[in-house]
Amino acid sequence: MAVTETEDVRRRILDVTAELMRDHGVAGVGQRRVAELVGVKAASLYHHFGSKNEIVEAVFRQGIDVMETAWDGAAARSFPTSQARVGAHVRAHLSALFENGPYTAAHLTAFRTAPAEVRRAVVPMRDAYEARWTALLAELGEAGELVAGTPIGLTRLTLLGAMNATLDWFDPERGQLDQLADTITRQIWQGVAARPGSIAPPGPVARPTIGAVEAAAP
Amino acid sequence: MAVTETEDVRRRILDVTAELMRDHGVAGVGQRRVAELVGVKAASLYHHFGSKNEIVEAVFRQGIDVMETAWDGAAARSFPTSQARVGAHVRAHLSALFENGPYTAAHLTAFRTAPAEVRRAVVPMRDAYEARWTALLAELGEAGELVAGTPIGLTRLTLLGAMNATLDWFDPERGQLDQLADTITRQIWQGVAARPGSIAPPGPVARPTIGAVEAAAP
DNA sequence: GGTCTTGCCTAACGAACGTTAGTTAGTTAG
DNA sequence: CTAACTAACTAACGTTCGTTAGGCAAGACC
Repeated sequence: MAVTETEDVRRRILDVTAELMRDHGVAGVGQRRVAELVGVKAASLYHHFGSKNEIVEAVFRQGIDVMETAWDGAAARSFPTSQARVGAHVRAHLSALFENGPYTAAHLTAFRTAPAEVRRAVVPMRDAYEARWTALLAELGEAGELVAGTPIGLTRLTLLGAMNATLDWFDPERGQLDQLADTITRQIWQGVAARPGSIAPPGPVARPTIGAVEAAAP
Repeated sequence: MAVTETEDVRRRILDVTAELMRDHGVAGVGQRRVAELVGVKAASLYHHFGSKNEIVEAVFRQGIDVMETAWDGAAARSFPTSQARVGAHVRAHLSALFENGPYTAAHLTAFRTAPAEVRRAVVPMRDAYEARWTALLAELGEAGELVAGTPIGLTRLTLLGAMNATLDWFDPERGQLDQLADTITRQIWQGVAARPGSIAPPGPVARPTIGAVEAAAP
């Protein structure tokens, strides 16, 4: 019980910090504010962590952990087509963004606002996750499944950019992540341009919006 | 001369604030820091602006202005194909991000960290810029140039997401924006998947990277 | 039963925060 | 020549920042 409650306070410190980071950036997070939301005094945070930067770094690391766990879930399955395989990883990434706490969202939106020292410590973990995408795309490229002429790195950056942008407008309360993942995958995989003789994709016509747009990014 | 110098200080306050916002979020911008970089004392900022929020809002507005000006430059031209037309607007958007000061970059990265009051005041301008993309895509859709079944809004969000993500990795010192715009446009327009009988796109094979990746986003 | 450890507390430190008041030097207008 | 205005200044307000020192109650261990 005692140990459980201790772990609980520590976890709630991270939860609250991640949420505030996601909405206000690292500098917008105050220790007194965090403590108040956790239900504790500000000085008590230093019983669990050595400094604010340590908390921030822990949030970033957990954000990566969530993404890697989601990735592993998709990688364990097998798929009839490469598009389905990529789609599963897109769905997993979106799951990390919206279905497993604020950590991944906090990482992606607040990383640039963190002190250089914290960023430097976290970069290797970011690179490792990024490398998973690069490896997947390289494998598809070598199998002749990708259009030639574009470096893998740019394909990865475009795909991740399109996915991460959903943080600015997708409302997980109202939206359907499966459908969103399918749409993004199809847009990147097949493109948005009509082709001679092309027909509408199978399945019901998509609804006007997949998730309410709260404040869409230009 | 006197008037020019006054305008200059005001403009430099915005320049410096935009740069700090882009790198540290709104809460990470201190008035004393801004004043120091401008070469003035903190209290003097209040001769030019009524409050910090007023400066922040001015930066956001200018970020939109830069985007709209860039858009107008592309809209004034005519194009042989729809892809070229979209590509010109992509190039214009990237120009706003990298070639016209830190305002657009500051807007896109720091908007979510701003006080709700400031955000509320700026949203209409964001919507107006967004509506230009919506109108362009709707026109293409009505002309049968877009694949059916995906709402225009999602196409816009994916495209803008891919473009705005470049802020996290593209280095304008080393990169070639024309080539980057072409690649992003082609990826979204035609997709990244190889197609039966498809061939590599015309022109020289793209170099391994278009801009050095400083800290690529997962 | 006494000692140690854990988990929180109160109190306070110096620094930085946004902002205001009041002043001064230089320019412009009548 | 004087009055008004401009654009900066110094000094300070009260608040919040991250952080540290030291105390106190409760359970664990010998």
